[in-house]
Amino acid sequence: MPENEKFYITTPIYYPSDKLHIGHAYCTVCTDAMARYKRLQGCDVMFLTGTDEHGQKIETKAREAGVEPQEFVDRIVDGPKGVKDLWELMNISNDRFIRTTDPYHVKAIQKIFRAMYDKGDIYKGKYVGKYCKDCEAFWTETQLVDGKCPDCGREVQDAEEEAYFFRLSKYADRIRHLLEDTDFLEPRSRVHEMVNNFIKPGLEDLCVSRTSFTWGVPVDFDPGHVVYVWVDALFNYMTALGFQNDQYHDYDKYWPADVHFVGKEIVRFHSIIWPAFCMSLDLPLPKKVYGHGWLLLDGGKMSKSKGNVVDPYVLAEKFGVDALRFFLLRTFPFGSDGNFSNELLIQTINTDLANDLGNLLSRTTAMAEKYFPDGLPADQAEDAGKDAELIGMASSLRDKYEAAMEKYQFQDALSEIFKVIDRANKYIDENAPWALAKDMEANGARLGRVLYNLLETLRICTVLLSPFMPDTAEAIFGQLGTCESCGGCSKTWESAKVWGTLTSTVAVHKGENLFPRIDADKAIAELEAAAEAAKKAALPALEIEPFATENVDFDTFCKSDFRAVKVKACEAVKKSEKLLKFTLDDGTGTDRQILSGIHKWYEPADLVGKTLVAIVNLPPRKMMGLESCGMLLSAVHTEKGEEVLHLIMVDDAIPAGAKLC
RNA sequence: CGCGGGGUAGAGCAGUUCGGUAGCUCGUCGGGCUCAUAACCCGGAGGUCGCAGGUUCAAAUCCUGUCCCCGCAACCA
Repeated sequence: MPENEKFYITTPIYYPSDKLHIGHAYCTVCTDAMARYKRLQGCDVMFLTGTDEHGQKIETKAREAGVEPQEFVDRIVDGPKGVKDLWELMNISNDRFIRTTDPYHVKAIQKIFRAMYDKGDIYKGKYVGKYCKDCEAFWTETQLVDGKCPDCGREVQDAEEEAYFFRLSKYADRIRHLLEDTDFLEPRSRVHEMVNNFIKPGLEDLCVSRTSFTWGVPVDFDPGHVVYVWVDALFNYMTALGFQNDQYHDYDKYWPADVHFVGKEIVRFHSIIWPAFCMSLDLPLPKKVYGHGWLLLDGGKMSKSKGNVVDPYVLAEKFGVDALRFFLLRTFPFGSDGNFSNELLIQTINTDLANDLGNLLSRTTAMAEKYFPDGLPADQAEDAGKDAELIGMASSLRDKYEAAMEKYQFQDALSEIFKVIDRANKYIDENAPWALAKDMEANGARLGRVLYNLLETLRICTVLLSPFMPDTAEAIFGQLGTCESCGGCSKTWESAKVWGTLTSTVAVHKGENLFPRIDADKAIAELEAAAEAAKKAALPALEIEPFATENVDFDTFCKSDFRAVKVKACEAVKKSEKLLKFTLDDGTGTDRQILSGIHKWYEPADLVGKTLVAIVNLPPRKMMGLESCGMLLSAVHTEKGEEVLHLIMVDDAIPAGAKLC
């Protein structure tokens, strides 16, 4: 029995550069379910979540928003519909919430950084990379896009800056052993990924400070340097307990963490860098890191740029928090990726919650109340032949559930519960209580027993469901009449294994339907409309390219030869989505061919006869094997996030070949 | 040969660790019941488990090759 054992569990600290989405909610809900399960078992649980608030991206975003970085993160974390609001809405039972901008954390990080420096594991060196003048940003080779700045697309130059490095290489052997020979990192598939990608090629020392931005924890013995994300963020798991600070005093009690739940993209930091840091300070390592999968949308990643981010607020408000929590935990195997869809969400709610659980509760309580308004009779008649299977399944449920939960297989744990719920629905059919009720004198005792068995089955299932759907579980207990006199004795972990805990003469209170069926077509249409509206609202109505900051000299400008041209023929280029092939009269008497990638906006037939503007002295260029001699001019802007293009069309009175100047 | 994941009934998924009747949800067809949220219960149809080889008495599962999809490759859970 794990009673009175401590259990320390964490989510990652999320990066509040944008609103959180369903993926963050997924991770946090899983952690919450695990924490509640451990509390149910009687463990002394510490459940930590928080936000990682430093770094260049937030500094930049704040500048764009025209506010100080602290104000920017305050808004996203503390503000309306922010991170804390979201967790409250999702009924997250975290014991503590850490922000890396909390003063106690900042001071602790400075001490930790210095301790590692004093030990010789952090040393000063040179960080070589690429620098973008315009963005004032350092990039590594690998971050570049086509050799250019990933933010602005401009050229970058070689540069180096002074930086502190952590001797990660020193711990390579110990880390490899930890990963390969223990079950520190799960699921196992992630181990291969880490070892093959990072350990085998050789661990390089890690850059742990920056001078290129200022929004971070200052290195107190070297002004100008700020601690880079690794040390700042990872140590949150310790500082939140009071490590190197006086804000809290629980480090000895809760460290080491029993498990860190993390997304697969940050497995590397938690399974290689984090244990190395702990080793450096001779501190106990966390017991386990679990890298869960991602929620995919249409088979692909959710991302802001794709505009396919799912908002947990919308779903929770529409379907209920517990239904959403249930869906996330029931549907996706923790550890691998899963495909999110509104259809699947609604189907899961309807099948499991409305048809199976909700309806079982509804028919059971309806009959109990109707046939025995004052409570079940004390005299009940068992029928071992008919009751054994249901009672057996319900009695052995807790052990199966526990086995799955201990492996973080929430999906399997819930699946076991629903096998019992299914069996109970079948049990009603087999015993036909409504038929028994026709002759109460002869069958009243048997009817009482049948209903008791159903209520007791529901009670056990509800105890085990409570970590997943805390509010709903209470509502069900209320309807079942559980613990009206005992003060909670049949809601406990212990009672989930003991058949017959519910008072035999219990009186039920049929209530509202907990999970009404959802009209799928209607709900999906509404969701899509809402998503579309939200997307539109978030986009700027109209955007134009930033103006050039550099002047062009007059001579250079004059070299460009712009002419009015008339479209003699126009056709789409075969096998090309974008290209149109123009045959133009440029006044020379010889046809000019120009290719232009504007099919998205124009049909060829609509352009014949129009008078356009082209620059004619660009060097010819081949596109899709055809030669293009010049370029047609267009006006471009962005409207509601979509690029819009208009060809420059001029008065047809202008003759072909007329020069523009 | 960069690394990893995936390809199983019309759709979405489990099963692959430790080979031995291919399972679940939705949909579909038929039947039952009427306590209940048009729900519940029973039964049927529908799968060469990506493709090709190999090991084996036996392969979705192990081995080899091959095709296709997706993700990652210094920080988006």
